[in-house]
Formats: sequence, C-alpha cells, structure tokens
Amino acid sequence: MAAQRGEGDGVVTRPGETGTEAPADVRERARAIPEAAVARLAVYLRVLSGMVEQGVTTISSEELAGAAGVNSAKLRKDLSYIGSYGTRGVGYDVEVLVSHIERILGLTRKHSVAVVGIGNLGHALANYGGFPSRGFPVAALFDIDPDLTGVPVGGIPVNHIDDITTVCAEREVSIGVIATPPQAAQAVCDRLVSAGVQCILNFAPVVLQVPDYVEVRKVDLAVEMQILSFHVARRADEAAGDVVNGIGVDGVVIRP
Amino acid sequence: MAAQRGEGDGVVTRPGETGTEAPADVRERARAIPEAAVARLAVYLRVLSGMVEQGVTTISSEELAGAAGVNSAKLRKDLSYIGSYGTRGVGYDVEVLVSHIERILGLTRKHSVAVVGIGNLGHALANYGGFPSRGFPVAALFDIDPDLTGVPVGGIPVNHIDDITTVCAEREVSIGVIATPPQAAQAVCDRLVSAGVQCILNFAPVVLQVPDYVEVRKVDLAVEMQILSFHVARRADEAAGDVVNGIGVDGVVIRP
DNA sequence: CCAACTTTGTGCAAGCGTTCACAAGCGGTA
DNA sequence: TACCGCTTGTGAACGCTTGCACAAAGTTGG
Repeated sequence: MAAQRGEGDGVVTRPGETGTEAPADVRERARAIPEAAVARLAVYLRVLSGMVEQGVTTISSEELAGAAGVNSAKLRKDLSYIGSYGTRGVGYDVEVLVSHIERILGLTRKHSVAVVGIGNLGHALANYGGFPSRGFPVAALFDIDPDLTGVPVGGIPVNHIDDITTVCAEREVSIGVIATPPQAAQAVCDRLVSAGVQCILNFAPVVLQVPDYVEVRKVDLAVEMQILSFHVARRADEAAGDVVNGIGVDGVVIRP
Repeated sequence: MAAQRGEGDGVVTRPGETGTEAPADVRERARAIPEAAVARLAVYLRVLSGMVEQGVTTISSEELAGAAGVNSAKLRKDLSYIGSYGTRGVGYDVEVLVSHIERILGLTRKHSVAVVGIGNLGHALANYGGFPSRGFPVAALFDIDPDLTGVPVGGIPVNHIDDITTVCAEREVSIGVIATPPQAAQAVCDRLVSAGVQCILNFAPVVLQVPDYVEVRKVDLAVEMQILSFHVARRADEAAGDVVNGIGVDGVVIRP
C-alpha cells in the first residue's frame, strides 16, 4: 500500500522555505499521521486557541507540552508529522501552528452534524455550545417519537427518524451522532450509513457493525467508569499489599 | 518500583488447577494487565451480560470476539491476563467469565459517583440509567448556582459546591464526574481531590493538573469530532488523489 | 479406550508508538 | 563576521500491543 505513489520521488521539498501555503503532499503526510497523534493534535489546537486569546504569539515545545499534558519530545514529533513550522532557538508561531493543525484536521471545511435520539443525552448534545463554536454546526435532530417531531430543541426542530435519508442529504450532514437506547443503535446506524453518512460518533453501549469505509468512534460512559473502577481496585490491592508488608498506604507503620 | 515484592518468587501457581476461587496473587496479575486490555474487558463484560440475559451459557472465543468487534486471538490473550477460565474444545462458561471480569474490574465493590456541574450534560448524566444499573450509583450532585441547591435532579437533591468535601466524605464518593464549563473545571477538580476523590471522569475541554495518585479519564466531544473530521478530510484527499490519477472515487473515469 | 475433532492458551515475531539524545539551525551579541 | 546559547526536528532504541501459528487439553463418537 505504501510507497506506491511516485510523484514526489527525488524532489526534496523543504516546507519551511517554500512559504506558508500548504505543500502539495499533504495527502501523503496526512495518511501517515498515527491515530494517537491526531487525537493529541486536537488537544494542542484547543490549547493554542486559548493562547491566541491570551495574546500569546510564540510558544516553545516545552511550554505547549506542559499545557497539553504531554512530554515535549512527543509534542515535537506530533508536530513534525504535519511539517516543520517551528523556528529553532525560538519556538512556534501560535497562529501559524493553529492554521496548520486546522488544515490537517480538516477544520477548514464545515462539518454538519446530525444527532439521533433526543433523550437526555440528545438534548444535552443539541444544546452543547462546544460543537458550533468549533466548526461543527448541529444541522439536524432525529427521534422516533412522533410527539417530538417539529419540537425545537436548541433552536432546531426535531425530524422523524424516517426522514433521515432526505434530511441528511439536503443538509449535507457528514457526521452522525447516535444517542439512542442501545436496542435502536444498530438500526439507526444502518440508516445513517445508507443516508451517506461516513462518520459516526456512538454513545450507545453497543458494538456497531459498519462497512469498512465508515469511521466509527464510540464514547461509552460505563466503560470509562469501569476503567476507573479497575484503578480503584488496583490501588486498594496495592494498599493491602503494603499493609501486608507492614507499611500503610500513607507511610504509617502498621505492623513494625 | 517494580520487582520489589518477593512473596511469590519460585512458587508456580496454576490457577486452573487450584479451583474456581480467586487466586491469592490477583494483585500481581491485576497490575500486569495492559491498559488497552482493561478497556476491552469492560466491553466483553457488557456483551457477556447480554448473553446471560439471552440464556446463553457457553461461548467460544470466536463468537465473543465477533460480538465485541475484535479478533479472537486478541480476545483470548486479554482473557488470559485474568486467568485460565475456559475449557479447551468447548469455550467459556458465560457466567464464570462475567464474575471473573467483574472481580478484576473491581465491580464487586460499590463505587458511588458524584456529578459536578448540573447543566445540560450534568442533567443528562444524573438521569442516565446506565450508571446505577452497572454498579455506579450517583450519590451526589453539585453545582455552584445557589438556586439549584436542594432541587432534585434524577431523584437526588443538588448540593452546593462548597459542601463538596463533607458530602463526598459522608457518602463515600469514589468517582467524581466533572461536567462544568471549562473555566471552572480545574478548581472543581482540586476540590474533588482534596475531598479524597481519586478517580475523575472529565467532560470539560481542559487538561487537568492532578497529583500522581489521582486517575483522570477525559471525554472530549470536540476532540472526538475533530478526529472524525480528520478522517473525512483524509478520505476527501484520497478521492482527490484518485481524481488526479484520472479515476473518480466510485470508479468513474473522469479524465480517461 | 482410542482416535478424531474442537478450542483454548501462549511463545514468538512483526508493527506501532514513545522516549531519548543530539545534530542542525536560528537569533542575538560582540 | 564569528561565536554562543537556545530550541527544533529526527534517527535510533526501546517497550508495548497485536496477530500468527501451534502445542496442549478437553470433548465426542465409536
């Protein structure tokens, strides 16, 4: 799969010297960015946006790494995936970095969102200000309950789920958010997919089956809680172990 | 830090032969489970719970893996971290597996949850049925708005955030959920930590600074959206690349 | 009791992501 | 201009995670 395209072979492009416009090989580079790095880029972007508002114009990898909660080597490597936009001895120009990360993350386009399932969570999502402000306008809401149809939630009237295909098409929805009960999730997912939605954010505690070309990310609150629970238990076991060794968890000698 | 404990050195324990009760070295084993495997164990547990309700008593690694959306080798390796509880030639006893995963995840204890920030999301979380049903009773709600104090949400009266220390202590809260605006998150986090909460689930788009002994997991909706956006963009770029090569994304020849 | 078949549990190798460590490069200064 | 100090960008090593492939261990049928 890799090393197939030969268009750039032998041509050494030095992004730092060719100006600030996007190099032609964004595609190759974007493909190579590790998934984990993409997630962190989004975090860096948020931190940097805050910096811009504070009037910060330049930042070093060390500072940004601290603010983003990662180590600086990782940060520099992550940024190196998108190009060399820093100045040695100085740091990064905050605005330049913001615009490049936005470009890589595809935030220069608008991504309309549809929320399916207007229960507690759906309500919260429809009203959540964080989406529109970050370039993800909520363009459609769906629910199976006919009583909800037409009722505005967060300023947008709810559509019946049967209209999902036409509404998604005409409003150019590119991201579907599933906030339905688990039993309904797979059916809703299938309808979203057949409506042409290729990216899905799933809040229902179900493993969705989708075609290869559809990207699914899931947020499972119960799983998150259980992971935390695991750490509580591990910690308790460790404490118990320390007690066995005669030392309490906080250093107090229990059995000297 | 590691390799300090020597109590089990040289003693070969064969969990499969010592009966079905928990082996004494759960602690060592729990410590060794990779983080990624823990997250999947939680997923297996959910799938298995569904199986129990359907009356399934036995399941093979292949079936369970399919239902959980992973490959069977990974599933078997994950299960091997918690012990050998399968029967070769047959598969796993569903109930046995459920109880062992629950034990490893620490779900035999009760983990009371406190939700801080009773806005849209906080409301949704307080009313979310998925928590109590999985052993995470919501024991306390907090908000900074005095008008909300005493108002019941999801059956639980809201407390003022100033009472966080006493209320968390007396209700034995072990997990704190932060659903506040970003500006307030760090302060709330600090208060939770000083109230003795060691596990935090953070919905605010902020990188929390906590002591080493506190476990934080974050759910950032904007980041999730941006990761999806990245994939949309990557896909579009790929399609553009194909067009450059003279072939459209769906196989239609654009420039023959 | 034996042979054939099924499925687990795991050693091993490959792949991916993280961390280290340092050369390269830039701005400031004399 | 030449030097110095600082910070980036990255090759290389390391460690964790995944996937393969198969021996071990159990069941079933004769």
